[in-house]
Amino acid sequence: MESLREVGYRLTPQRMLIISIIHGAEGHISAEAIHEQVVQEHPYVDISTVYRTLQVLKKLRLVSETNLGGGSVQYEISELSRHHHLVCRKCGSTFPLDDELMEPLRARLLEKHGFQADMDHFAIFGVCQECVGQGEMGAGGSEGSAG
Amino acid sequence: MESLREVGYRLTPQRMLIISIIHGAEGHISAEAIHEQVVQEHPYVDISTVYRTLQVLKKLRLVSETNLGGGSVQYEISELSRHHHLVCRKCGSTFPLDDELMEPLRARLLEKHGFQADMDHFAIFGVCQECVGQGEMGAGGSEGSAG
DNA sequence: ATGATTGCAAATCTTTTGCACTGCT
DNA sequence: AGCAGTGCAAAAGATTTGCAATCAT
Repeated sequence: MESLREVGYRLTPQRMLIISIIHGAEGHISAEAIHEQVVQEHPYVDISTVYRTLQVLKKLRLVSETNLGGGSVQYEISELSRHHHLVCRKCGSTFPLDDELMEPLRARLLEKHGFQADMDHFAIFGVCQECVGQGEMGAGGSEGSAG
Repeated sequence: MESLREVGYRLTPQRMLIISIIHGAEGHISAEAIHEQVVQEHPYVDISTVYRTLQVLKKLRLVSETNLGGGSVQYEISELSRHHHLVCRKCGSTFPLDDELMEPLRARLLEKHGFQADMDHFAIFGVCQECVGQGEMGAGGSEGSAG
């Protein structure tokens, strides 16, 4: 929280509130959901302030941003345990995925391409165990994102 | 191309044109860019038709969809060689990544979680070789908005 | 004091949708 | 002929921006 000030940004009540809400959220939370909670304590805070704060936090890499395919982007405090998500394109459920599984890939990217992959918060689309073997259903699309 | 008809969809000139444009594009192309090209040959085709066609093609998994963090989503014919992208959040360049590197991860997801990962067309954000070690760049610079 | 930050309103941008008409099968 | 598919216009939804007022430093 103090990191903001250390880098020259001002620590406003709005920013403190927004940060604590993202922190308090279990896992990810959308900009709109953040705003809803902010307004409960501080009715005149605009959603643009939420977005602007998120931009700052992203730039400082204090929060990670992930597109889970649900229309809006999800945010999460970066310090929290690194993990990723399996997103089922049939039933829409998401499953947490430990970072450990990504480690070999991360290592090989660095080794073979000199590429420092962020992969703080990955979304992997596919079909989950339960839906495998069940007929046709909804839309598809594979997409990766990291924050 | 005929796959559409085989599954019961109609093969209209608009769809043929759209498919051939995606096919002809080197790598990925956005909905808007598709529409721009479509209009050159067929001025009255609406962008909604492009989006609707893309939805069909996605559902049939004939095209893959990827968010490279540039505001709009990118599309690509799925039949083409499976590959992924490294996206540098400093300089913005993207580098192709052979699917081979993803195979171990895909295998482990299936084995440990029963999850059939699509991973047709992944985007991995991070810092590329050239930008690593250049220290922090200036303040207001470009920001790799992952998504 | 002063410039970063905010609230408000309105704009932007991408994508979706309702509806009457058209044209593929 | 019948209905999937289209063009048009307008809506929807997420995110951004201009501007004057405000407030952290």
